[in-house]
Amino acid sequence: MESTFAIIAEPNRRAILGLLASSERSVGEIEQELRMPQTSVSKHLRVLREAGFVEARPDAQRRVYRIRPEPFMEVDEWLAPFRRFWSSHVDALERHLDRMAKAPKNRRTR
Amino acid sequence: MESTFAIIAEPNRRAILGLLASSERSVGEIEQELRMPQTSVSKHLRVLREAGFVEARPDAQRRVYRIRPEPFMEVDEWLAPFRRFWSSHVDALERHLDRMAKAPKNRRTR
DNA sequence: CGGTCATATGAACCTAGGAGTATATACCTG
DNA sequence: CAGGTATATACTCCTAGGTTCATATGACCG
Repeated sequence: MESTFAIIAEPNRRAILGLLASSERSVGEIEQELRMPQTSVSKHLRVLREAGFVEARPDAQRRVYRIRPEPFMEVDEWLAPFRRFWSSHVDALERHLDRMAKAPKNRRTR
Repeated sequence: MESTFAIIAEPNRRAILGLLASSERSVGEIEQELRMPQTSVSKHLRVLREAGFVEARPDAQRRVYRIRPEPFMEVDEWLAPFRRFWSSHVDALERHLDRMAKAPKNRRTR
């Protein structure tokens, strides 16, 4: 069940990745910035590490984590077949028309 | 837990989306092509529909499902900050500088 | 109408995995 | 060496959500 997608389904893990996107950080820094228990941070980092999202570099007693690109690329590739549904500017128009069409009618179940 | 990412964490749902990427399909068609129980297909479609990944068009007693772009765009946007880690080699420099900035003092490697 | 397709919904069950607590490991400093 | 700091791991508990089985809803056709 260790799919790339399952990994990023977890909000705290996405938060961690979000931090690391701007710059590498130690466990303690992540802990403080996200105000989440250290043990939780460590566990999420482990999952992220084993899935290849991040890698750790030891700095004395610290571990400094940083992003690795591969799993993100995988998500990007998964997205490819769906890009045709919005990537061209034809779709901007389409979306516009869609929105117009929605006012009179109603859509969706909930 | 209704995040876009939680939705696509489920392998069967990704399979359904994969089918719909090429063309719209009825529930029965999905059921056959994926060889998965109808009730399961219906439930996954419900989740996908409520999250905006697909929409249904009634065709007599059938429901024909097709892709909607918005949630995919959301994933694409989430990916944006991470693109610099692989999209060009300019970013290799950027990453390097980033690392330097984080370590003004003595650094040790082992 | 009655039957039968096509799809949706409900309920019970089961498992994965996140959270919390406690503790282990490793490294630094005095 | 002792004591503190930084991070990892083990264990238990708990809940979200996927699967299955049974049935409901609704549209078509004879």
